[in-house]
Amino acid sequence: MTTLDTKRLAKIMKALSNEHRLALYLGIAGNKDRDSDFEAECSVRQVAKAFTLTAPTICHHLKELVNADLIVTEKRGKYLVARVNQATVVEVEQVLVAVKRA
Amino acid sequence: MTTLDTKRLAKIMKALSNEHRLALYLGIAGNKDRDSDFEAECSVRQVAKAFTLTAPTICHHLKELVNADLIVTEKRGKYLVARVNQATVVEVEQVLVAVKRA
DNA sequence: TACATAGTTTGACAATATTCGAATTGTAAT
DNA sequence: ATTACAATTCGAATATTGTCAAACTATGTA
Repeated sequence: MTTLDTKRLAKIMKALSNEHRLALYLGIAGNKDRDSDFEAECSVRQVAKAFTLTAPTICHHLKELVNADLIVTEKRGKYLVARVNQATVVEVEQVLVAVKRA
Repeated sequence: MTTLDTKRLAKIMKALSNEHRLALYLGIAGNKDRDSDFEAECSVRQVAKAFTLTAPTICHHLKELVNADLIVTEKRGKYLVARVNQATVVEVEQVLVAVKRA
């Protein structure tokens, strides 16, 4: 339970600070009562279309989410599968609990 | 319990995406087992010194935290008092819980 | 093998963010 | 009223980010 240091937490927050990237993340998390609702397993190109962005842009955003340990990706055949890294979610939650207690 | 929409959540994340601003926020939250430890009630100039930044910069960062509803500030005499807006913390926490459930 | 399609890298450009110094405003005390 | 000090606004310099088009690599299939 190494306490998330400020630098790493900032990195996580930065990864979620862009509206498109946040929607992407929430979509991967399968949060259905939200605007973006695509499956976790889908093509980068389809996602790009849904966001009115290009494939390279989505690719770049995905990499930033991976880089912040927010998601993990895996190549399944031609396509890409992404899923949320639960461990990071828990870590962030712990910080919020600490803030609440203060 | 209006569900935090993506745009607003992104704004909150952006406010916390800068390392200095995040440390500032955590400092205001009084999170003591962290690197930054100044009192919630203190002068902008003192904080600036602690961060090796200038007063205008801190002022700007504080405004962004206020703008994202993360803190509220109040002028007490010459000085400024800041404290965390607990309501926002709870809102963000709810999102994380939703992500965890997914 | 060659083709089609999915994803990625590269290079460029516009838009934003961070930061500062200088000038300004607010507040309290002399 | 003048001084002293705190905060804020303004304008500019620099750094970072978001985005795309073009070129490239990977994978499955005819």
